[in-house]
Amino acid sequence: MSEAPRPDRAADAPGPKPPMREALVAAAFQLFVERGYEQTTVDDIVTLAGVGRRSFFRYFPSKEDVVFPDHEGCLAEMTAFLRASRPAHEPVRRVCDAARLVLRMYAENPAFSVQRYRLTRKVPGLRAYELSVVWRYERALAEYLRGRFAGRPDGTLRADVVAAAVVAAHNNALRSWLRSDGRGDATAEVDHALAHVQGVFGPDRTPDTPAHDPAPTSALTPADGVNGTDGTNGTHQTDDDVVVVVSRRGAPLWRVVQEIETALGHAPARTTPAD
Amino acid sequence: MSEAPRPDRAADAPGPKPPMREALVAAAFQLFVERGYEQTTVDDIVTLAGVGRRSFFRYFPSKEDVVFPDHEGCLAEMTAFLRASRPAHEPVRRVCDAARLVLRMYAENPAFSVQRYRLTRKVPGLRAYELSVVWRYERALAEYLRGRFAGRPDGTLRADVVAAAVVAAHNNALRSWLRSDGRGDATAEVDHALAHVQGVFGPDRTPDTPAHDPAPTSALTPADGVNGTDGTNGTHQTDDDVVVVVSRRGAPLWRVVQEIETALGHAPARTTPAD
DNA sequence: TCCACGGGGGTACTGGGTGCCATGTGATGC
DNA sequence: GCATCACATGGCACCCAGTACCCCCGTGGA
Repeated sequence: MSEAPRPDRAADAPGPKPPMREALVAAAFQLFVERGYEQTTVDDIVTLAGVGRRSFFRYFPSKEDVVFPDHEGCLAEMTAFLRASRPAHEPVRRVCDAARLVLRMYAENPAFSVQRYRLTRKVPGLRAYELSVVWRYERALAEYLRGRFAGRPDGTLRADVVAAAVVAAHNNALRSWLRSDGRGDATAEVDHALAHVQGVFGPDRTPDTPAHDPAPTSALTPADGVNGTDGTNGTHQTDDDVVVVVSRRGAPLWRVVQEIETALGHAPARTTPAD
Repeated sequence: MSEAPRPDRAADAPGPKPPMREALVAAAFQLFVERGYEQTTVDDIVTLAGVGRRSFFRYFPSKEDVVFPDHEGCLAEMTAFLRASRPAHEPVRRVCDAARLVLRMYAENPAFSVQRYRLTRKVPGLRAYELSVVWRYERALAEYLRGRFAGRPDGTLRADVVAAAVVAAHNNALRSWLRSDGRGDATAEVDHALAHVQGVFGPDRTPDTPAHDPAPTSALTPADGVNGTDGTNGTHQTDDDVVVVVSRRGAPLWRVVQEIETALGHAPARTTPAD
């Protein structure tokens, strides 16, 4: 009951997917859209699928899990992706790329994703379950960032905040795409949203790394490069940015410069060349 | 089951708290710490409290709710606080102050909060429930910010991201305090974390203030207006701010004005005079 | 005295989730 | 060819959270 996502999945990500699992998902969704989630019992599902009730709970630890049959695998994919990171990767960019893995999963099956979105919006229990799933993604990102920010003064704080911001931006774009019933360019929307976050938090934007790192699958670097242009940061632009920095009159100049650099997504010119 | 927080609370925030409610909470926590949450049935609780089983569900819509007996009231407090906002309030600062309401609730009863924290860390079901509670706080903040950022190009995106960042920072500090068993200065920790977020997203204010910045007491309302001033936004300043504007060469003027207004915490002067 | 009303209690039911065991089946070993 | 084992499945029986329905009882007003 309500145990949220169990970590004890075995038949999720890898291995040959048994047809039983698919049959259960198909039967479940058919009934869910027909008569609603709460109005459908597990017995209904297994009856329609023609299997025993006990088998359902062998493939899904709870009724809610049948609605998110692919998240466990995606989470594993994300953790693997993050674990495979190298120090050369710019951290904020890296977690943005990790978030794109989730988008890819959704975009692989738009019709299914839209159906599920409608369900999770209506059913509070499913919404809560989805929150716990999202939370695990966020924790994965935060853990990675904590490692990368270790040693910094507010390392864990910044890690948590950046992870939350990335997830929020991703979900904002994702939900916008889902609300459009899968029409529209999900990748573009998410890229835009993540670029926003990178613009806020991405301090460096390592000029030496090539525009495309090898791993990250989807598009990611459309208008995201930004380039320092002529050295003066005043003429920076991504697209249509307008950056405003407000500082106290007595503030030290280096703070103003730092603010501008941060706002522009440049590497701090002075402070820590470390990261 | 697992329906997450129900909105249908009646005996939560206002009114004279019946002793029954307290008795149930006390009995529940006693058993929870003794033998664990999942090992305690509702029948155990009502037996210890000496009341009928049916009464439990009259006071708490679910077993999980007894662990968070005060959140519903706090959420109502937060929404009221946000609804009482005036346009003069700088939005980011306002949501930070709203978040401090949650901290205050925790800090009012450190021993209880620490006990609950230990529970929620161990029991996945409670963790999931807490996530849904936090989500409602975050939605409240985001909704407010969406209103304030309405009309901006990426208004909802920025609203969602800021809300998520504020919540993440608040929780980072709160959990740190809870892990210390309630020793330490919760207010200072949260102030520091929120100042970090304000430094990133807020118009003014430096990210990591070393000691304590003047404003952010948990009291909020007193010195909270900050700079409503006179309505003219051009020459606005709180005593001695200096404004730096970085803009793309071809940027439309309305965007620049909008950015400045937002940065200074003003309502958009052009679009809706309503706000 | 009667009735209305509201807080509390009891009982039975639904439905998610688990433990345990039986059964069928294919692969392996003697 | 038979025993064995592993494994997948089905079939109960059970626990417990949550709900619907009805009862009891005290109070207070007509």
